[in-house]
Amino acid sequence: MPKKKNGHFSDFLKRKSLRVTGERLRLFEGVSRQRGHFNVDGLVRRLHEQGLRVSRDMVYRNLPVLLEAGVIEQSFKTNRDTFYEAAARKKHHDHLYCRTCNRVVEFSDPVIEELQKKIAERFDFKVEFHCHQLVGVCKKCRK
Amino acid sequence: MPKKKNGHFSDFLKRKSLRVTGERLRLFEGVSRQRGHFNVDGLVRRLHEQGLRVSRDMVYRNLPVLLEAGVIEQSFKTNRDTFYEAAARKKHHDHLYCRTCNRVVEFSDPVIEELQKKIAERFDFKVEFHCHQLVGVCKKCRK
DNA sequence: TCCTTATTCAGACTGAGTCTTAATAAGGAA
DNA sequence: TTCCTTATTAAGACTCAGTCTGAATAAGGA
Ligand SMILES: [Mn+2]
Ligand SMILES: [Mn+2]
Ligand SMILES: [Zn+2]
Ligand SMILES: [Zn+2]
Repeated sequence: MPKKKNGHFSDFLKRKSLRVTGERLRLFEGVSRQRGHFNVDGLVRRLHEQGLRVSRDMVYRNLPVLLEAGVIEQSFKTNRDTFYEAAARKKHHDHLYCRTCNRVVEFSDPVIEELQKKIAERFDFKVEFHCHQLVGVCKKCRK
Repeated sequence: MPKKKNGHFSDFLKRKSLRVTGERLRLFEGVSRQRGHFNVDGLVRRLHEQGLRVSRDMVYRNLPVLLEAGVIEQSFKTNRDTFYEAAARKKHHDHLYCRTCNRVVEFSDPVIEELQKKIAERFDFKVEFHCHQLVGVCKKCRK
């Protein structure tokens, strides 16, 4: 029998003395499938459409778990929402956010990432995640 | 008669064809006085304590104006609130945020700022502000 | 001084995120 | 396997940051 895709997540839960529930495994699989950026309500809607029964509250309660397990990453925040994305699909990156059309452009810069690490070390700060977003108006919207 | 402190702000409003109202000038002066980080409700409360009558809604409506005029900067976001600070008092910087004790540490890195500019240029993106925060647990809270 | 219209105020509204409570089920002990 | 403890779940109420509406006010040009 091949190792299940949720094996790592299951192990993570056990290591943290969290219960390995069917709900959590289903959520893990549902979330891992998602492409692109999503907020919680959007995620719940998509999962329902895909025939997966999860409650809004259950997702909120398990966000810290998914984040710490590295299943999802926080992407960016608008005035209203926090957006996430599945982490397995692509490597870490940050965001340019157009406040006019709400479109998002991704960038990644290893030098910035390295400098961030140094800063955290200098202040003896254990960074769990960072949010680096440049907000403004994109090329198209300035025309 | 000496030039008023609000001269620059007043000019800014005229340049933008926005009306120079007593409310706006009072808000400008009230905000400029503030030290440290504040969210909107906290700001309104502080201003009321200082005898300045401003409505919550009026502050929200004028946030974009104060931001664009460079009177305030967005500092960081928590799950609930957006925090700002008066920009005149100190030069631009970014933040480390401890999610345990809610304390904030400031850092600034000219190399990162420069790299950000390059990234924005590469995508032909007009950046109005950026939010760069490292979230985690501070030294004290890990003891 | 008058008129147009941006701005203000009060208060209602929206919805992301949290909390409460009772029902359920994971997982350890026997 | 069976039982027991307790973490987890679902439903839905709740909080409050941020937005919107409509009537009253005042900036500023004619
Ligand atoms: Mn992304
Ligand atoms: Mn600061
Ligand atoms: Zn755009
Ligand atoms: Zn701390």
